[in-house]
Amino acid sequence: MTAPLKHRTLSAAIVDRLRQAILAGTYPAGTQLRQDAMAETYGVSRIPVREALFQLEAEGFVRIVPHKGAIVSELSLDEINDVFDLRCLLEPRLLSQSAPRFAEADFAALDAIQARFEAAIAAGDVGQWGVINAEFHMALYTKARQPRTQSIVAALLQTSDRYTRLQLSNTAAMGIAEQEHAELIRQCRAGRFAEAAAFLVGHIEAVRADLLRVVARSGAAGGDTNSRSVALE
Amino acid sequence: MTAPLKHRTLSAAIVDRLRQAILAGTYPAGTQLRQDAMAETYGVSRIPVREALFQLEAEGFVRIVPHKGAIVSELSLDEINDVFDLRCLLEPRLLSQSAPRFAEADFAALDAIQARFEAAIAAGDVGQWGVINAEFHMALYTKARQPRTQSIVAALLQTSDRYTRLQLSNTAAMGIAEQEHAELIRQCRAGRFAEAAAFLVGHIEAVRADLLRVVARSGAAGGDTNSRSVALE
DNA sequence: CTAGCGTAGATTTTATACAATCGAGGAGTC
DNA sequence: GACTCCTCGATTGTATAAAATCTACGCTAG
Repeated sequence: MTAPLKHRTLSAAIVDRLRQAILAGTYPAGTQLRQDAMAETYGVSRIPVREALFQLEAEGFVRIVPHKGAIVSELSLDEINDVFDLRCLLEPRLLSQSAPRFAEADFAALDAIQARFEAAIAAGDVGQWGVINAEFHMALYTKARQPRTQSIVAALLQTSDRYTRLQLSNTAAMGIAEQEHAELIRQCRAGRFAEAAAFLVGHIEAVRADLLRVVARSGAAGGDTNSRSVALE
Repeated sequence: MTAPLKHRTLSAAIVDRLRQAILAGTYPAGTQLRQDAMAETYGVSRIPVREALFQLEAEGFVRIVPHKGAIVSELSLDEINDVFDLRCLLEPRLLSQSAPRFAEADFAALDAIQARFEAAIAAGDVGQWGVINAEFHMALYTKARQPRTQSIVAALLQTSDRYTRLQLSNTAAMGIAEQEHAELIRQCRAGRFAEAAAFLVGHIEAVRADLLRVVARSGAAGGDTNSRSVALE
């Protein structure tokens, strides 16, 4: 199996750990991440920390202001909608090009991920859920010849994960997602690609609707004036 | 005038200089960028160079392999089509949301950019062309509330610039683009937003067609060592 | 009492130095 | 003769330390 825990460089390891920490809410939006503190926390020098922060900035997790530092990005309603709109636009396009090229090995890979997904749900492992979900979606698109779109969607999936974590441990939603993934595999196996693409949009929209429901209930979801941040404190 | 030449940090300056060098073809695709050499060339330490390379990797200009170094990305037909498909998909969407919100100040800004565009064309300043073109497109989308899409399109425009440079000093195409930009402004001023969006797609497709024509005639886009860069159907 | 200026502290940015890693080429062995 | 292993050189990755920059606080002057 691929060993995602093995990193070839310290910076990459810090990227993962910091990202997980942000996803888990250890560093809430607005938190300033001081290089010294991070270096101390993870027992490394400040150089890997710096590089990790830059990487996370490229991924959209933090905002870096020169000479001022890195601040964990705010979550905004505008961005939620933007991200999910983009996913609805791009993912079906990837699937349509990728799915017809699937061989049996690709389906086997999907099944394997699906199995791990079920296991993670059963174990209630919220941290793994988003990771495996992203893995599944990307596996659907491996055969597409759209390298740029693929990397964009990979980033979008990570951002989605961050938002989705707001509704922590929504096991019901996780179960639904798992069933929908299974349905996607079935439709692709049956060669019903257009149907699968449409179903995929529904799947993404369902997640978005779920998320918006939680955000709306949890309080003022970003004023309409500037619609900045989701109040979370 | 805006002062884009002033950078708040060395790393940012190196990013710009390296990017320009790659765009200009000083470092062709496949070139390995050694940190030592870059540091020496620009008279700085290796730290800013490293950070610049990471930034450029996020922008898609180089590919970094741990412990091996940074290699200037290859240009592939797949990516050309992917990038332009994405632009055709995303840019009209931005325009539709942004244009109806334009105030007079926004149109004035567009006119100012347009003027600089004309000047650059008259001066035959190929290096500035892509920069101002990107500035114009992004100015069209300032009023859109789609932060993620905006940053994605900004990156796509830079990549487009890199491809477009292949047909160096195609002044005819530049003139056409300038006229089409003017038409876009007119349509937005007149409030014909749907028409403008459609026209925008035509504008992007025209650039792509022009580019593909040049690529097809000049043989291959990059090194055709492996099938990836010449994959066509 | 308020506004402006200057200084001190903290934090980031950059430089220098050291350690780890990869690839190539040669010696030794089967 | 071909293969394996190992050592060396080159390059990248990391740590430590110095330089530059920003923020905040206090002081002085009006």
